[in-house]
Amino acid sequence: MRTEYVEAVLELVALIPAGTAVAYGDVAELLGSGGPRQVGSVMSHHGSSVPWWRVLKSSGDAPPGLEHEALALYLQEGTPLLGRYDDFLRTGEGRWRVDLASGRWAPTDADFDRIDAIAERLERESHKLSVPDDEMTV
DNA sequence: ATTCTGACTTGCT
DNA sequence: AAGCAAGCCAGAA
Repeated sequence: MRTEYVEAVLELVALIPAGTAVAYGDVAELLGSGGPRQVGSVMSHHGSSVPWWRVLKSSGDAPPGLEHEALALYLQEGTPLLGRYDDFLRTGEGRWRVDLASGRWAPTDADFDRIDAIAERLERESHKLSVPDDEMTV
């Protein structure tokens, strides 16, 4: 279903510039909500409408099953890669991954403004949920 | 309420 | 560098 969380994730992913990428966990952190698995879940079900290849495992590995397609896009966008992706292209063998150390998206101040806006909206919406009792003891 | 299941992470061989 | 075990977070059954 299309919850506020899903919307927030998709909006955020849409901000990631070509040639860069972030890990699922990064998205969750920027969003200030959920964890890597939540983001992964959202991408798996609703990712097709956004640049999904710019979100991947913290290791730099492309999402399972989409390696080939992702690689084509990385080469096309000039995303920094590691390993023998040339072998992968020819034989389908060979390990490679995105070099997140150098290719990780570094949001600009303007980006952070947008990110914060998204995070805040999400915060307000999910605010409707009840807070656990043990969290309220001062 | 409990158990299962992931486009996840991290730490330890 | 690669595989594995645990930890983690939420939604679904």
